[in-house]
Amino acid sequence: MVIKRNPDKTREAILVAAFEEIHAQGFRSASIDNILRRTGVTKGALYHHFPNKTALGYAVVEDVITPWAEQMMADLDDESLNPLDTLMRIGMEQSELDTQGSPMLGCPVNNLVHEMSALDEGFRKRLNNIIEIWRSRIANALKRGQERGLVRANLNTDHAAAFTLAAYEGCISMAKSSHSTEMFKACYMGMTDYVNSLRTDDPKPSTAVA
Amino acid sequence: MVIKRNPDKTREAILVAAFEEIHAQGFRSASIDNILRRTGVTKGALYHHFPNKTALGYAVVEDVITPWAEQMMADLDDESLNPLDTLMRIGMEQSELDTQGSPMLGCPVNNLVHEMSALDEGFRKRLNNIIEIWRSRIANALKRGQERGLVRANLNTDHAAAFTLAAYEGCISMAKSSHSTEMFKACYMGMTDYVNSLRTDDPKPSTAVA
DNA sequence: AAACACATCCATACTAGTCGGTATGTAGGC
DNA sequence: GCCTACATACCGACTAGTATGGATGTGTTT
Repeated sequence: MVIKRNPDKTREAILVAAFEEIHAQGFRSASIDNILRRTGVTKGALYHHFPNKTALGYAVVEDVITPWAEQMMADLDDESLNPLDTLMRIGMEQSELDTQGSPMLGCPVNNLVHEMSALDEGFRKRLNNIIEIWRSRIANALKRGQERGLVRANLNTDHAAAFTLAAYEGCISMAKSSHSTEMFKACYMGMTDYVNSLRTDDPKPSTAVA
Repeated sequence: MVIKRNPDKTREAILVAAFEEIHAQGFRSASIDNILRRTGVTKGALYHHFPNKTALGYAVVEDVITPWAEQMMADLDDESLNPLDTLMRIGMEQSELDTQGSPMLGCPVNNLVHEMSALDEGFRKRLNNIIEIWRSRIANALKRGQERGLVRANLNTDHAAAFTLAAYEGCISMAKSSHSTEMFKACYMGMTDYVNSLRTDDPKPSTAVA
């Protein structure tokens, strides 16, 4: 017996396809008809679940991108690791994940920020919420790193967290423009220097993981 | 005698209006009809000067954005200044320039990179050309700073230049998402720490290198 | 347990408006 | 005279969104 109706699954399928379309094309250039083609869902179904395109875009940010963004920084809460090492590893993993797809699509959050933040408050707030999650997660990790003697005591962790996040997004932008990992690597080497400059002078290797 | 024809002026007016429209809306959402409305030029005139929208976009990058981008970094060649000071000043000036307009539109280069680099090689190459101009200008300034004993001798200037540029673009992205100068200031404080860590006479002994 | 009411879920066909682009005509300037 | 520099009117394609109808699932009543 074929399950003919499954509204949750339908909604989920629309959200995933919409995310992919938006990630590839941007929000305004994302085509509803394309999303329908990707899913096989009809227009009636889509407009049953979402009142309009903007609401769909908001839902993508809230229900797809935000969970992904939160999960991305999860390892920063692992107290057995040096947060500075974790920070570098997260950046590296994400960039590798991104370059696996043939066209370098970049960070979905930053892409939408550039396209929509100046045009639509609803997008701006939702995206800024993600940025703030990231920033505070990093800031907390740095602060705990200070308490554990891993991070320079005289560092302003709030400033450093904001800057680190900005720098990371910037590195991805550079990779997008150069269309090669080479530029990203150069940026990332510079970033490594920076992150290393946040370490205490004589770090105790007690936290090293075998 | 009224000059009824002035093709150069017409072309220039189209380019300026197109730049503004693209800066505000992005390239694909930029409307030809809007550009015509801004200028009073008719569609026949526009398509006389430019074969299609893409060519117009390329011309905007080449004839409007590139000269602006080159002029922006001009002070880095001034040998009477400390390149690290100049670097910070350029960033500050540009951000103030940007925040004067009510909506924070961000860097036109980075905006277009995010929108078009993954979709159109013609845009990507032209934009990457600008990025490369910036990057090499910064790298050269850092190298000359090393020769003058102003910049840490053991610094890889290529990596640092790429990273500095990335970080700066990232700071603007953060400002766009937060819609306030506050976040930008936090980022910029972090950036100041970083740039200062490149100096030889480091006031913070903790960043001294072994 | 059967039948009915009713809201949910989805499908199809259509619309008004905007898009980039073109065909054609015409007026200015050397 | 003739090419350049425009102006006007128009076109097909595509856009988000809607109107309408039907199928399905569920709760209620008898």
